[in-house]
Amino acid sequence: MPTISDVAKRSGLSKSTVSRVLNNYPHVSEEKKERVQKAMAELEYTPNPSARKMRGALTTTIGVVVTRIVNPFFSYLVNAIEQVAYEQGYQVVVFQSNEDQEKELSFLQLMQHKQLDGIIMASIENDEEVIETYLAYGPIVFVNEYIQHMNTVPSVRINHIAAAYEGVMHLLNQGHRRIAYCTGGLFEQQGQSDDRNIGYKKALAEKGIEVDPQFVFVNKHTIEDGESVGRAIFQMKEQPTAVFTGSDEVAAGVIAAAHELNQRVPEDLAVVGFDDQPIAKITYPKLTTIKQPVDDMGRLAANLMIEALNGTTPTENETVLETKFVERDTT
Amino acid sequence: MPTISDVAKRSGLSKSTVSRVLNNYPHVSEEKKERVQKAMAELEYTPNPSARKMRGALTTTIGVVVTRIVNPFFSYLVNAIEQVAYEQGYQVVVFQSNEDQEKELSFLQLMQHKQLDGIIMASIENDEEVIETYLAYGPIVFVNEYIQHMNTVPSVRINHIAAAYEGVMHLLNQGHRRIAYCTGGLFEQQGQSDDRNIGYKKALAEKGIEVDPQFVFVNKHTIEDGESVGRAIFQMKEQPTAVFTGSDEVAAGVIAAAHELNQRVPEDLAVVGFDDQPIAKITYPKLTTIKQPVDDMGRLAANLMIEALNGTTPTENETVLETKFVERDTT
DNA sequence: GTTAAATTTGAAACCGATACCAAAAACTTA
DNA sequence: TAAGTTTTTGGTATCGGTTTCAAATTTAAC
Repeated sequence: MPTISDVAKRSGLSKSTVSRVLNNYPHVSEEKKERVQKAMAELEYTPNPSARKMRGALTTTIGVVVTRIVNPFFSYLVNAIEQVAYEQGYQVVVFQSNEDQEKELSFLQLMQHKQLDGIIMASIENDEEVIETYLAYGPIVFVNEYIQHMNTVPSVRINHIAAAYEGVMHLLNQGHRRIAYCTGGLFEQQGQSDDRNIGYKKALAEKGIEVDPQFVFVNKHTIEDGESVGRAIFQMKEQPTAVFTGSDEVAAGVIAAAHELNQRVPEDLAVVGFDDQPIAKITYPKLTTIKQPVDDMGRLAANLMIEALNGTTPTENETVLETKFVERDTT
Repeated sequence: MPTISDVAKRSGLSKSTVSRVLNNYPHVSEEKKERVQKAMAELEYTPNPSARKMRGALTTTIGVVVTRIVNPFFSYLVNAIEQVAYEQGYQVVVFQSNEDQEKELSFLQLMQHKQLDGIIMASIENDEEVIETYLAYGPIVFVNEYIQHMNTVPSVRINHIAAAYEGVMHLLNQGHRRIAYCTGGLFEQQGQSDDRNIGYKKALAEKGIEVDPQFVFVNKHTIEDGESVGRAIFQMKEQPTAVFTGSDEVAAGVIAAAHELNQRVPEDLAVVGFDDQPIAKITYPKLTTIKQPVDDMGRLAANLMIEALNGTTPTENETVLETKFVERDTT
């Protein structure tokens, strides 16, 4: 690999001059500039990023942390972030935390040594205090998840409480009284899923209905999870007549279980999904769900990050995007 | 950020000794070792990766190139690779090429300056000669895709010809004679999809059937693509009675289009998918498809890469894994 | 009790870039 | 034409590690 010294030698100039050409500094005569460029071309020279980072240069690399990339919500989110970043000359590297605190921490640490200029967190495993520590090394942006009352980190999210409330209220208004509930997280806990839990509870409460713990399924993420939830529901003596799920995947699994057990959707069980991913249009019947503006979320988060990297103070500290209830055929 | 010099100062020793402790070199007395470790802990010291790379150290980072991460086949593949790599102490960074040659090239270049130890390519946009150039900078492993007769790069793949042949032959044996065909690539071209094309043509040829260009759909990837293919098929005067698709996504889209147009699957149109992703179990009817051992592919590719990085000559240069025809309800 | 060998330690060079500073060259102005 | 600016260029220190080499110390061997 040729180095800057090789280019200097070949062009008969000094490293300093080559560096100036490389970084488009003023005060380089047109003649020498061309000589340098010629030498660089001939040697197929490319600057060594590690050496640059040593001098504190930006890496133009943004990290994105998600729990699992196989979750379509995250892969679409990453895709949107990547699009914007690429346009602005930034690289994106994706990290899967697998919900592991340690792993997440090791990603945050990459900022310390400028391997990453900034980090967009689409999932949060560590505490507020821990994350705050790393703000010293570069900007952090929350997307999808957030930490309540933490206003040192800009966030892009939806109103999970309202979204869940709307979904459950729709079912209630249709006359359902026994409504099961699936979440990717826990039922009694802080954070995102907590917000959806609140929406669920609030809707039920307004109709004077108590939460039946038997109807609550926690830590459900995948199609398989949804199938097992469906099977569990259909073998209860007193079955729920509807289920509000945490994702389209889980919902699709529930529907598949219904087919298997010869149960009708929505007659025997109404189903509401979450996300409005492409999959929502290929279940049969088509899935009623809550549309998250995943592309907008990704784009906004990326823009917030790039603004922060450019030293602009963020326009908005907390952006809450609208969800949309999409009624199809499962309710 | 504390540096190695800070640790040296605090422990009253030299940088060299600290470096030796850091890298587990022999010939460091137990006493000094402890002093260094104590100082490192107190300062919360972490070594600067850029500085290390400058001296040619490995980065323990593996790059994976895919076309689009939102394609579940790729996200599952990446997931499997990541698992193995993480166990072995390697980081994985994922790149989306979006089928852009330039972009792919810029990833390959990262190896030149040891930003990446090696690259696993799950998609290939550049020519053999170009890729060969980068072998000088680190190992490359092909997975899923490959380049024929290129034995300088180990590859993990399936037999696309046989897989497509088996799927199409299944339809032929059921009596279908007008069989449509979807591919993610082109119909007349080199590479992966070309292999599937060969299998399709071969099966038809054996039954003495000519390819009807009208029945061939190219560059189809998504559920939406599948829906449009379905709509196109159902409005033909002389419709195909079956369709062999390039992915479960496309197949699911075709099935969705059938529902929309009140056509029955498989009675009016039989459908065969490819991949056997989770989505194959939630279409209605459940999708007949060809199972790719995506986890095995990812794991094997990762292991090949790690072997190569450890200097071991690869056990196998070309690993061809078995696919499995999974008959469900759409045929 | 020497001498040889092995272990332990530190000083200094080095990796490849950037940044500061001073010297040289070119250009203004009086 | 001399003095003062401005532009252009190169030398050298620096970032934070690793590596080489030699010196100092300890251990082993005779």
